[in-house]
Amino acid sequence: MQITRDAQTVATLLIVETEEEPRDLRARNKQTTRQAISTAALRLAVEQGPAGLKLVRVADIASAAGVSPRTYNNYFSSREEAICAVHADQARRLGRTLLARPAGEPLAEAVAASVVECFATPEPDRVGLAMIMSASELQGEALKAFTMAEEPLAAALAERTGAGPRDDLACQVMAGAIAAAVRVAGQYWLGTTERVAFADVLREALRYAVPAEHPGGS
Amino acid sequence: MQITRDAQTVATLLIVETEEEPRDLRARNKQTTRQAISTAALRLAVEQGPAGLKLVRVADIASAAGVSPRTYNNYFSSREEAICAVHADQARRLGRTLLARPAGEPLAEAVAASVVECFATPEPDRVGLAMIMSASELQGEALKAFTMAEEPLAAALAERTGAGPRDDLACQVMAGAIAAAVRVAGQYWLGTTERVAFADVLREALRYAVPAEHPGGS
DNA sequence: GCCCAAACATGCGTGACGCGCATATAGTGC
DNA sequence: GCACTATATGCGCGTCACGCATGTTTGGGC
Repeated sequence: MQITRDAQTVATLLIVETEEEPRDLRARNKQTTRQAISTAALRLAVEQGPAGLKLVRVADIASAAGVSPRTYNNYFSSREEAICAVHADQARRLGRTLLARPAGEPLAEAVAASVVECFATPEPDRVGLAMIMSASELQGEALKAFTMAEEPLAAALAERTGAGPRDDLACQVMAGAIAAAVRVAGQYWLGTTERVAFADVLREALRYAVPAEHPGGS
Repeated sequence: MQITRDAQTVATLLIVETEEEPRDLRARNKQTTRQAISTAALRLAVEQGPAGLKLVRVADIASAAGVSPRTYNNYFSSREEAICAVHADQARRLGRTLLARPAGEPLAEAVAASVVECFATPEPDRVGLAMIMSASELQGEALKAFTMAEEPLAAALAERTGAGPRDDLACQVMAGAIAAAVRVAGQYWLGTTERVAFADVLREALRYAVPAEHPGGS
């Protein structure tokens, strides 16, 4: 094996991706420290502002989270990943949330409700969001976070619409469009000075992303 | 000034972003070395495959491009950026290409033609594309590359549809949806074993991303 | 054709980071 | 309780991004 990615990191990612509410005490602790690290990273980043992002040292994040720098690196392999982890986890929930909507609900309505539930409940922190979406060093990781929503979302869309395997492409494109709408809505909302509810911007943006007819019915 | 980003790098980025065909010999040379570095980076990455990406050292890229490692760093601040630069430049052209389409053409047709012209002419290299889109280390930068198309694309959409400033959100969402469609089409095309033309996959994907009615007309 | 200022390429040094390896410790199944 | 496994941490190495200083090329005014 030439490139052996850190075994502990891999294990962490696998668990986080598959399980949501671990019964195991070990896994619970891991999720706790993971959240501690990511929230500490985000907090420190916000304190420094987008300009001084590079002043946030790994050692600072680790000590703020109460772990050793090496442990920090067992969970995240870059500052950017740690800072954006919160939003990545948020995005990952979208597919599941959509599946939990009542079955009879129209697709556009269900999607809008799920998105609002995942991203606008509660109203996101303007400063934190601005940090993540404006700092150029974080752009890549932020986009990865939004993109993580797409795969489960596409699966959920396929399930809901009863789309056959030949509609895979359609579902994936729609999932991508929805994720893009959420992202654009975020930027738009950050640019507004008036006190608009993020949920309203989201619904408006989604109007342009979700067609009236679903993949299975056209 | 606390964080002084490398002045030379900034100058490079500005020129590249604003000018497309520099008349100045200096700028021409810069673009040449820039392309030399990025193509060398992509070539070496392809040679090693997605697994051995980290074996591609900066020194290798620099020597393959015939420049010093320090010069490499004047143009790109990470391997990933260098590897994805080709596709980023490609994506940046999309807005301009759309504006060059005949004025009478229906929107969906014009968009499809522009996308095909930018991304499927000539048929992209399967291996190179697979490298960029599958290697997890490159995901962030690859997403940034696709996202770069959105801003000029949204402007071009607004111009073409005669959308007013109140339709900004709609145009941005549509641009995001188009970019997502291109990305998804790329993944889909890479997964196909049959020899399907990438252009066909693109057109199919765009059918789900571009609504029949444009923002200004709904 | 010549000279000068600006732009550019390169060398060197520094601070930080990612991560493999080894070890101490805490949680788990029997 | 005990053996076992997963996790936290310390240490060290190789690599990288980038500021600074310097040599080299380019373009323009005369």
